[in-house]
Amino acid sequence: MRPPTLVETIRKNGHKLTRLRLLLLRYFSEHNLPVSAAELLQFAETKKVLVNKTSIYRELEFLMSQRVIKEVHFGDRTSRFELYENEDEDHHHHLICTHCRGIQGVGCTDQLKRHEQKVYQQHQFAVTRHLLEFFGICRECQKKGAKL
Amino acid sequence: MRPPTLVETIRKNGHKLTRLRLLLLRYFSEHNLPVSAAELLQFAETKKVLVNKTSIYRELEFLMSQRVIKEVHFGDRTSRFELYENEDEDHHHHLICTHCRGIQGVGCTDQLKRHEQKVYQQHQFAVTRHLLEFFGICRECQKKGAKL
DNA sequence: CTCGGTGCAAAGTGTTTGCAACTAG
DNA sequence: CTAGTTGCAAACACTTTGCACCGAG
Repeated sequence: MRPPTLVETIRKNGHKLTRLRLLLLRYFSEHNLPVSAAELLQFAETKKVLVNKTSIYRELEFLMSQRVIKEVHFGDRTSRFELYENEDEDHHHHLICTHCRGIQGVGCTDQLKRHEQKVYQQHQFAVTRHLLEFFGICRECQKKGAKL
Repeated sequence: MRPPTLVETIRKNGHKLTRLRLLLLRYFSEHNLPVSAAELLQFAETKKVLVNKTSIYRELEFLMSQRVIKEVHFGDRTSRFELYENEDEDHHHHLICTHCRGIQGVGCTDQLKRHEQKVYQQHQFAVTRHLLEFFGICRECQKKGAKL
């Protein structure tokens, strides 16, 4: 009972496998970290695949509709996208280095889930989703002497 | 030893008190919740104060430089601003109702601070700042039968 | 052949900049 | 008077839309 591959997921729903779609699927299966549309456009260039930015945006929207990827925001008014994982099983956040702009994932803590329950008890506010990202200096940049 | 008023803070640094500045100071002292530039523009209109959006943006930037307000992000590529409070003493997050768009503040938990320490221990990533916002349905909307 | 996918140009949204005119102190 | 403020138009960055053409199945 292995889970269906990305390609199977697309095929199953009667969609075509075009060069752009294959390129993005390839990108996302190789890099499991948030990318922006601009970065994908660059990636396409390096792979000598001609694409219009409009198509990138449309493809990202499509992959989101198929639950292949999801959108994440780091508060800089640029949308980023990464592989979608079952919300409950692999919900995670990011460590964003403000020095080298590198990004790494970190799991969601039980503490945060407990906090959401407290929010409900105290405010009767039913949390459906949260946005949590950490900014700071990564290990490598600290070694290189980056200041806080 | 009461803290200086907003007006005193501005005056002290040799800046002028213009109608726009007074309008925004008034807005922020009356509403301690995040506002967008567009909402402030609307507010100015209702108060019959003529202003250009450019001035709003510039004034917001000015108030940030004076540490009167700070910027917050809710992941919708719009910047919002709210009164600045000493980071350590009154750091808080928001409960954003996805139904009525209402916003309320909630304090930052010790749990989150502990989590940041754990991040450092596990990844040697030095967190300087975090972004945490909760989305869901507020008490009122739940009473009115809004579905999750 | 057909419908889903694509390119291009243009529009849209939120924000920033350059510059001349204005005004609080 | 004069540095700090403002308005206006235009530029910007990122994203979306309309429409005609294209190509995977």
